[in-house]
Amino acid sequence: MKIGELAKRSGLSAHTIRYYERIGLLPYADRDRSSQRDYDASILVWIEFLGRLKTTGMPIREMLRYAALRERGIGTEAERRRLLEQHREQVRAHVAELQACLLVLDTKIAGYAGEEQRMKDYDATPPERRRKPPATRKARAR
Amino acid sequence: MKIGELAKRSGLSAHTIRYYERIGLLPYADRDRSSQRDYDASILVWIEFLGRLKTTGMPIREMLRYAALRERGIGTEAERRRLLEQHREQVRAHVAELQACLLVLDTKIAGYAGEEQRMKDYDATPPERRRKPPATRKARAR
DNA sequence: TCTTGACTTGGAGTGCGCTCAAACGCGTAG
DNA sequence: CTACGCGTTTGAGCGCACTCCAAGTCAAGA
Repeated sequence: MKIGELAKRSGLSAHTIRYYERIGLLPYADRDRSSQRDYDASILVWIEFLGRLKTTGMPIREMLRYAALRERGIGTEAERRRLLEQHREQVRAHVAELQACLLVLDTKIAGYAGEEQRMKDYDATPPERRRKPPATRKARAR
Repeated sequence: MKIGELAKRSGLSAHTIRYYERIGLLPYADRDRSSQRDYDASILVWIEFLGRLKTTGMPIREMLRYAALRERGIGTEAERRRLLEQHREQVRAHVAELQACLLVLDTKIAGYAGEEQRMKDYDATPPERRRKPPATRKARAR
């Protein structure tokens, strides 16, 4: 598989794939006789995993540490595991934080919604109960 | 309250506070006679809310849109609400994505843990059942 | 009075993660 | 044969969100 094909399949741009190889996130790819990168489909699994690390906010610096351990192969499992466990905790903490923020957001939105509702109620008040509506209705302060 | 005090209380650096004012995230602060910023405590509420938007991944560009609406005051509630609702959906989607990634991470970690366990089991195999342990035990391939 | 330290400004610099440009090589279709 | 399209490299550029620097002002304490 050439780089364009891999780009399509992985969702990364060819630019980014070369960049990742340059910095060591992707292993140095075998080249064909005209020095074009030739990929094995198995690289997709690794790229997908990198994507998950990225999605969960792992900086490239740390992905590099993981990638280096992976390159070294056997004997690095314990450290890789520690790295992932640490990261998992960070992600969990972040998710909890996001959920707390969501509650605040909900409250804020409910506030705007309530306000809108009150305005609608006011506008919808039947005429017989609005004998003397003010000529120019002042909007209420926030 | 001067900028140093606000920095301490808000968790932002004085640098960042000035930067936020420059770009319009914070309203232009009143200055005392020696042109030093003098803040009212109420700004803290706004900074805190900005922090939540930031934590949830809202880019400054969009915070600026919200801040501008807020500055304009009344009549912008509906749009502010829409903005927040949109953002909330994005955050929810992101949280869901993170949770999916967490599952993958769990699986991966469990894989490493299982491997370790198998090695421990092997090492812990009682001597009577390991009559001829290989002199140099080859590690298993990944 | 002098020093200290917190503040002021505009503009430059930083770190991250890409993203692109320039100039070129290769191989297959027309 | 030639054009086309995909590939190669090094190195520069970009957008974001700060972060810091230089050079200066000001007020309060020893």
